Amino acid sequence: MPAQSTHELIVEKADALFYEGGFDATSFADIAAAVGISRGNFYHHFKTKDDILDAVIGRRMERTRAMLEAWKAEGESPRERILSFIHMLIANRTQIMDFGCPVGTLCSELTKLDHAAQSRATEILGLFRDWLTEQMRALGAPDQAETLALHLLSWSQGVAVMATAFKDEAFIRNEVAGIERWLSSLPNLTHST
Amino acid sequence: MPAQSTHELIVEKADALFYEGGFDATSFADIAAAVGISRGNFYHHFKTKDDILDAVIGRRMERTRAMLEAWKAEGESPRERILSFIHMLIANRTQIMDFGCPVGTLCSELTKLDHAAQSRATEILGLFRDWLTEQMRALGAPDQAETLALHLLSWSQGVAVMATAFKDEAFIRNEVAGIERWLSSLPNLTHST
DNA sequence: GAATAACTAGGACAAGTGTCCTAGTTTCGT
DNA sequence: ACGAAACTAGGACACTTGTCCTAGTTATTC
Repeated sequence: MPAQSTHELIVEKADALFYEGGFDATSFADIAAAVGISRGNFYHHFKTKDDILDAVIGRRMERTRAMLEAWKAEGESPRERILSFIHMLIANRTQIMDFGCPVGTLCSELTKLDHAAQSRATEILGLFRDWLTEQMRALGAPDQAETLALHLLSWSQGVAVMATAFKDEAFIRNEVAGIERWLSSLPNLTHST
Repeated sequence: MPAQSTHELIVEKADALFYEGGFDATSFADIAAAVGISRGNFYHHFKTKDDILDAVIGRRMERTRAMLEAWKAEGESPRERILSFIHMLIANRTQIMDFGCPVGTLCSELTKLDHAAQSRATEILGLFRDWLTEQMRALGAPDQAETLALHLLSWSQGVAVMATAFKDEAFIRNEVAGIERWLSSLPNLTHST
């Protein structure tokens, strides 16, 4: 692995800081301190703060795409692949209880700030939606696939918000168990109605 | 109705601005402009910005309590009362698509800011949780009442986040219909297992 | 009606913001 | 080895931030 470029390091540190403290509340000074460079030097790498946000969103999209691809390779069946998505809530439970879902909270913040990048941030959620739709379709529910995908995505967003508010790990585990039961019952639901 | 005091007017305007633009991004100048008073005059009414936040949270708690009480008086059965909660998503759909859930987004923001008032904001969610728990208990599910209440609250939070991100009114209506079906199926679930 | 309190506008204050410039230093292609 | 490009630190810039002071005005109380 080659030495990380300053450019990449800035995006990486900004990514973490935006997640932990929010985009608006994170200043150039914060990022510069985290990277270990001078504040003025920033201009050479990024003209504006929005450029950093763009880069961070791009990084998140790329990593999300890679993660979804990996789940495709690992999971034997669509059901197992969907379980990989669900288990993110368990694997990242500590961070979720501290800072919420990285994607959901960013979308919410950018919406309130009326920021132009809001649509790009939503595209990350769109990646999950489309991937889950694909898996649902493979599961044998072609007509309701997107509806089911949006429902599952919504479910996980709700769990993240509640977990952040109440700092309740048992709640996360309980809801994840509920999602798993729901997933198991899906074929039945497909046949009914 | 007596003329609204300046104090109350400040809290009211700050409440709306915090909801629409977020707490951190809303400045004293913004609130002063909305109220129509000078910026410096603020100090006489509120010593710090955190004091305004405290007042706003207090106002929201009071109004939430009143709303929940009203739903108790209006709804004949616990099921109808829970439906009042659910239909908030429909009634406030426009604002939710623009700014999300007032409570959920505030909790998320204050958590990221590591703000001392985060626990007080969570108390508002706690009001909903306790009220829903009470209704669930009355519905005939005493042992799982709080679990069901948290699940419903989580569900609505997820819908709010997704609706904000995708600006999709059809999704809201679809999920609300799903919640209604879930609510109808509840007694059966109580008897099983 | 005088004294006290409540309220107001305007501005000062230091600190922090995003942005941008200048002047050096290092690295790299040739 | 040399010129160009990449990179760096430090600081200036205009502006906004939350906070606080002063000096007036209005309202209330006895």
